[in-house]
Amino acid sequence: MTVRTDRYDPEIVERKWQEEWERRGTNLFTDDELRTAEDPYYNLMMFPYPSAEGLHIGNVYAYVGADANGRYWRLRGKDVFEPMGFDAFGIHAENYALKVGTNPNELIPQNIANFTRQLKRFGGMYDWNHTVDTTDPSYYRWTQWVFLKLFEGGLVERREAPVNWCPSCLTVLANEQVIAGLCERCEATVEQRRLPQWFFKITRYAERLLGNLEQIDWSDVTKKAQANWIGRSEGAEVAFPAGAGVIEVFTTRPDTLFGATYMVLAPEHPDVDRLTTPEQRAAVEAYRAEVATRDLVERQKERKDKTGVFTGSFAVNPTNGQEIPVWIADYVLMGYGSGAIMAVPGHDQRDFDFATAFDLPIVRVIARPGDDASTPLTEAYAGDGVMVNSGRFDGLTVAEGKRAVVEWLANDKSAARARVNFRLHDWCVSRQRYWGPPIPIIHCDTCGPVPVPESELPVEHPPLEDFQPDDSGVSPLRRATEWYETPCPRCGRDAHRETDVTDNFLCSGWYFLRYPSARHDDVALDPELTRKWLPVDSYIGGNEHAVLHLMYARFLTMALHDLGVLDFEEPFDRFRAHGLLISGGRKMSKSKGNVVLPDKIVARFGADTMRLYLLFLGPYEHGGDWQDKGIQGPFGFLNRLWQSARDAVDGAPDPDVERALHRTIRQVTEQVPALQYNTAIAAMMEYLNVVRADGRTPRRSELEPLLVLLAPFVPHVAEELHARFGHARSIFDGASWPAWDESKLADETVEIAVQVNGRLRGRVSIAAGVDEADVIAAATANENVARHLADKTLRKTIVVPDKLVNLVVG
RNA sequence: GCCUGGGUGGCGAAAUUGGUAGACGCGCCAGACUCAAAAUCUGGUAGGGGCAACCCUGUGAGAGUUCGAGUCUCUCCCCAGGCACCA
Repeated sequence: MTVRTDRYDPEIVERKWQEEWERRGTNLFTDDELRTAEDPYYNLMMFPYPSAEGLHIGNVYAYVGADANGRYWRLRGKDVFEPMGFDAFGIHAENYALKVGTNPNELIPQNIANFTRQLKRFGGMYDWNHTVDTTDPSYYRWTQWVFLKLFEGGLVERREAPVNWCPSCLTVLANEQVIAGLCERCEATVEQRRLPQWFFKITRYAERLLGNLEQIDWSDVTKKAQANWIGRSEGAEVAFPAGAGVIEVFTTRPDTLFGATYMVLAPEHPDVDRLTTPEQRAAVEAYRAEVATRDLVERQKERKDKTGVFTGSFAVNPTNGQEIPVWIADYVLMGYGSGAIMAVPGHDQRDFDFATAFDLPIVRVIARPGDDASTPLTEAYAGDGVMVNSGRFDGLTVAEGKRAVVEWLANDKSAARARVNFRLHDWCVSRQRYWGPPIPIIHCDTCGPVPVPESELPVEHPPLEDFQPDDSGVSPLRRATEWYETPCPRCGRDAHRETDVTDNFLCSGWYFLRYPSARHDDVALDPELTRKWLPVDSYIGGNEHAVLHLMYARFLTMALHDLGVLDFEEPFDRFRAHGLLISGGRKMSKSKGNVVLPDKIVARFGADTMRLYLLFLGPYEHGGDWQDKGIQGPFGFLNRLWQSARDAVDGAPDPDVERALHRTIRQVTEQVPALQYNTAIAAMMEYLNVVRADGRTPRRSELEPLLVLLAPFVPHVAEELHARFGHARSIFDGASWPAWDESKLADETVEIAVQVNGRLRGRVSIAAGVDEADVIAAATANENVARHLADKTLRKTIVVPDKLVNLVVG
């Protein structure tokens, strides 16, 4: 063995191997290789928006965790496809371009070049042969194609509807982009506007989007967030006769129908005009005007103080024929159910507050044990009980009553039917902005909205000097007159293009489908490649996209499945949300000065150390706290590893070391695919400590398997030391993942904990596997144990083989 | 309010799922090397008591089950995230 005297220099090692991998095409697939791969594994991570600032350490955290997974499976012999791309359309890029006064067309390519440099420098195993850039016409051509597929399938609709308008971004937003009444991007208070917009009918898929959650292997947090967002409620639709028509309401508590003492419509409800009496008109109009000036954020603040106005009209409670007044109030939302409710103040706290404020009758219709029909209510009672004051239904439980009342109303009065309601809204996909794929539709006075023929895709967005959005609700693309005016593809008459662009989440909603086909310009999705590689085997990303990207991606996949494009309906077999990376105990922010810059870390310690530290910080799915000093641990570890390999001598492993090795192999093999990186790394550190214990000289055979175990985390060092041990091929191609041998795991002697009455009193060393009597004999022979046994009677002994003895005395 | 996670040394965290609490790492303390510092190496490090062998206390709080509880059950407190006048 040659003795080398060099020190670990990450800069040199990493440059060398990055160049080498590129030269050899180590991570690249040819089209042919993609088609013939024997054991495909599609390892996906969320592609970044290429910001001007470069990769955020949070992105890096996501990527190195996902890359470790990909490299692990490659070492296990799979053909791992790990592509990367850029999500470069959208308001974020456009706003930044406006701020610095350039065109995103110029800005984005620079940012992408910088991101690519960083991604390569951090040692990701990306297949740069199969990349996507959502702003490239060769990509968004097919984004438009997806739009048209859904359009043809009847899943797209243009309609005038109350939509979320961000007065700062000057565009509409999807429901998912409004967080507590604020724009998720700029935190401006979102207004409600009535505008014609394009919608994807995601609500048609609500039941499937919810139901499939049970079958997919996803992080629990993510599934819960989606279920929450879809918001399924079982109940009934009930018609209350009112004036010449009826008011439809949705209720989850049909058992309380007898207690409905008034009704409330949302102020924007279309029936308000019809139901308002002349005497009440002035008051109703005043109230509606006042509500219109208040935004959603204010409406939420005033939750406790209920406001509202009587319309002057009455409706009939179909259960008991009573006339009940119809009010309007802003605590009823137009956007949920039918925008009208039956108010049951006895059993709904909001209705109770309203009834109290306006002196409306409160009737008990559910009694809990101990109450009777006349027990007064001091607050709404929403719990279980039996029905009272409900005629023939008295005595039924809540659950029985729900069914019975609906059945009765449905059969005898045609006034009700069981119904499931969802919180999920249709996805508003149109944006009145510049930096996105134009919606491929042409408006013709004769033919209506006509899809642009597939052969004419992409509809490229026209170059615009002035792409500043305005408050008109019309996209800046309207200013490109020559582009705007175009003949109708159907009848040839003068027509004009749709000027809205699509939501950025449409670009990112299908990119993973495109990667394998990225080199094919003639087709969106090559059928053979799609069948081979999709659905995605592993997807790792942040949970902030639980109800945005991940919901849309599932919807689009389901829709394309139903349209015959795909033969699967769930896009990601496994999804794992990584945790949040914080710094010094707090969220990273520029103002707090605790932002971690990956380029600086790499320059100082190298990519391997950064990767190792990021994954060692804490459980990957919980996140971790970056502490600047902590990185010294992994850095020191790699230095010791380097020295150990440099000084290693030939020879069989020492038996004690070999035992530790087999345990380490087992632990790493089990924990890496479960993303338990922090403990797997700890195990390898512990193992190296054993290898180097008491200054002993390591054997090469003790280190070679360790290099393979480490390769997913520190690919450059592993590759270099593997080569220095004389291997010509890359560790990722030539080395096989070590196997552990069960027979080599067990110690010959074990240390048994001896408890007396459950308290630890001593430890004894004993040969493994001896029988109980001998264990007890050894235990009682222990001096300290014997002292605790003196003068006592042994009543019971519990023996856990090779681990513990508990002597119960009295 | 509802739904998820969490709460363990000075800090980030482990704990084979009911069996020796604190692995691994940071920090800190002491020592070696050095004119010195850095780096590196060695040892120590939950708290309290004791010269020591040892003893007591200890996983957010309180109760329970058990030979034995960080782990299971019940009640409560706190932190983070999701949803939220959703009928």
